[in-house]
Amino acid sequence: MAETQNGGGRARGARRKDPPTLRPAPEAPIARVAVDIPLAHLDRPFDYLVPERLAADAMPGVRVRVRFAGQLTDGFILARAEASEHGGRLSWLDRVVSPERVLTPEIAWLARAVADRYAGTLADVLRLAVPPRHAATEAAQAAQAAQAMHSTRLVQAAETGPAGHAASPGDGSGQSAAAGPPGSVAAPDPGSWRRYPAGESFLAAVAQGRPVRAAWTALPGDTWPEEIALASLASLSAGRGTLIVVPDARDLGRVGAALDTTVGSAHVSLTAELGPAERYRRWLSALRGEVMVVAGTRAAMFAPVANLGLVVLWDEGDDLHAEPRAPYPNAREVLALRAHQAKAAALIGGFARTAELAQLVESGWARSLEPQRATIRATAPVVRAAADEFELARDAAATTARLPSLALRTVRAGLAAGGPVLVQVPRRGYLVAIACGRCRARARCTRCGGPLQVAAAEETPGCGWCGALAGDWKCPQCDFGKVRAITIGAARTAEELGRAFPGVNVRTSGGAAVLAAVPDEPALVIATPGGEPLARYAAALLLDGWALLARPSLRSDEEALRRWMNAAALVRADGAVIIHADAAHPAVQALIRWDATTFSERTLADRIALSFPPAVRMAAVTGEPDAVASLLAALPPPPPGAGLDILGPVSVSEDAAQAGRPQPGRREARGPAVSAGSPGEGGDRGVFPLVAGGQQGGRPPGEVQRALLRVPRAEGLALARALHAAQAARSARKEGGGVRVQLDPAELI
DNA sequence: TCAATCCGTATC
DNA sequence: ATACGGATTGAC
Repeated sequence: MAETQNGGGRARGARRKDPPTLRPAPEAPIARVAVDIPLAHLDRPFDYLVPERLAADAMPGVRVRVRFAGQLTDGFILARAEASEHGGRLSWLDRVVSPERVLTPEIAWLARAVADRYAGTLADVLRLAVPPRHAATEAAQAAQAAQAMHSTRLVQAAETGPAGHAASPGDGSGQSAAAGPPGSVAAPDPGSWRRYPAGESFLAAVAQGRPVRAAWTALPGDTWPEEIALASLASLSAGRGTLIVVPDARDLGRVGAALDTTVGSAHVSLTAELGPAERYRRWLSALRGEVMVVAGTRAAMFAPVANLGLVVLWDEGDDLHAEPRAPYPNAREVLALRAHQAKAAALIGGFARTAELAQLVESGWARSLEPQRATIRATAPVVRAAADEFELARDAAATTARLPSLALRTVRAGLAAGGPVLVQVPRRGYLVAIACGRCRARARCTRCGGPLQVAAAEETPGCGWCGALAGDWKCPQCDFGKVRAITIGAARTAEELGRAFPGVNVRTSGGAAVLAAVPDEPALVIATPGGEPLARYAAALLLDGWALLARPSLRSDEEALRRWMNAAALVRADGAVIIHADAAHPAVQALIRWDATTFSERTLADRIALSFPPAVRMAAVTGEPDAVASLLAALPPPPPGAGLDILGPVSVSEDAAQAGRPQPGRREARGPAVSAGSPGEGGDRGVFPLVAGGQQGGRPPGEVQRALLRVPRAEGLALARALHAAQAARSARKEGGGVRVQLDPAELI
């Protein structure tokens, strides 16, 4: 040890820049540092000497700068120690960036667990978990906290009762008042939780600080934000914090409003839209325990919450809960890990339910928290298929017409009842897909093979991928020059309905222009899934349901049901919902019966029969053929009986390869993409651009292959470990070529 | 025999 | 990435 410090260092010390006066800290002179290097073979802590002058600031959790392989690099101190295991010479800590201990032990543990679970590196997860520092905000907050110690603390505490009022509505942006001392909040009245048989006991358990875990199937309507807020208050009454994750900014607004009236200024909302300063300010107020309830979109799943007692995930099936950056963790998994570790309660659900959540129930990890049939009948609107047997007897065209007679009658009745009528259309745009008017071959771009579309009435068809116009299109099969519509988008639907109901206000919502809400008056509201404005709708039409069901995805059924339920839940209990899809389809039946729970159990049974997730654990390895092959070759041999199954590699479809193209600069995308209404933009989501080792743009995408690795659930961690080892071997050998390793890939087909 | 250069490997 | 050590090469 002595040899490695000033003694042996002196001769070479002259050559190094280390001033000879540098002395190690008298206590625990070793700092164990997680260095911000995303290479798999460097995914472990490195030891540094703490110079005396940094001894006080270099505490576990602080950001530091260290010299690593000759370069100054960012890192976090994980721990201080008396001695190092490292045989060689140690470098000195260069700088403590800020004494703020931003990486709490809980989050450090969580980040490690997430990295292990997803075959990723700690550095990658820490970049998702700890927001970039904003120095000015940190300083201002520190000054304010110091002042609060003297003057405002009592005042703020007094303002912070259950009935406390936030400084500004919808965001809890108030000057971060403290939560009252533990126990100062009374356990809440169960309120609308009484409508669930297990609701009161769940709330009581949370109020007692017991780690109950519920798979929640929420009743339709707009009470769910309140119910989440009540659960937060129950947790608060146990002196514990709550973390709430919702898919998008609109849902966050609703939860924020409910929290404003329920827990008052003891909460903050976190979204990417806030901007770095405000975001960091709120994040710090959670870190410092000034607020006990944190609500946010996906990135908030890593937020430090003091004395975490409850995690909540709303609309657990939304694909916005899947982080698109490596190692691609899903909020459901992360929150489940967190609840487990923190011995916190969990409330995971939505109107619909995924097979993954059904699996958590089946394994005994969570208990189902669902309403009784009678309550559902009293709360949910009546749902009918546009072409059910009664309607077929009446309207022969019910199956073929896009707006069959029942749909039009329902719209008319809804408008007459005085409320807005919601029309859900899966795709935005005008004519999203067109075909030859004679032979019905799909019309494609002659330049790139992309789908031809029509952007607005009377416009020339253009390519949906490359934008080339196709004014003189002729069918390559039969030389016919006219096209017909295959898939009609929201814009054209609005036009058609406007003609069918002259004089009625028609509004559209979706894509980049999402309406937050519409008033309670007659209007037609055309929306893409996920972009439905809040309202008390008198009726809803769910058009082109077949298109959702026909998506080439393992999850198409469950995703269709989720989108329908999310729209239908906005309809008044005495309203009507018409679903335009095959009435015999199980997902349509589940909507008509309003029974997502049974449907999720059935989906899980199907997946078990097929050996698909979540019955098994899968990993996808995607990239250039050579890179995929070399990664597979680098896999350590599985122990006998591990049950590893390698499918492929096979070439990824050209659609998938194409879909990755029009997305430049993905590395720059900071924070969670809360792009409003993004679930609406068509069936080909879930395909991602490949990491091309730091190259940007211009390079034509070569062939892309994918292999799937499948193991029994119990072997999931072993699979992740093996994939991590294979990546470590590759990165140590500096083998280039982008390979993406993704556990539980969202899209398997 | 020694310096210049190459290559592989560790990065504290 | 860069920096270092050991091996290799080539000139004296």
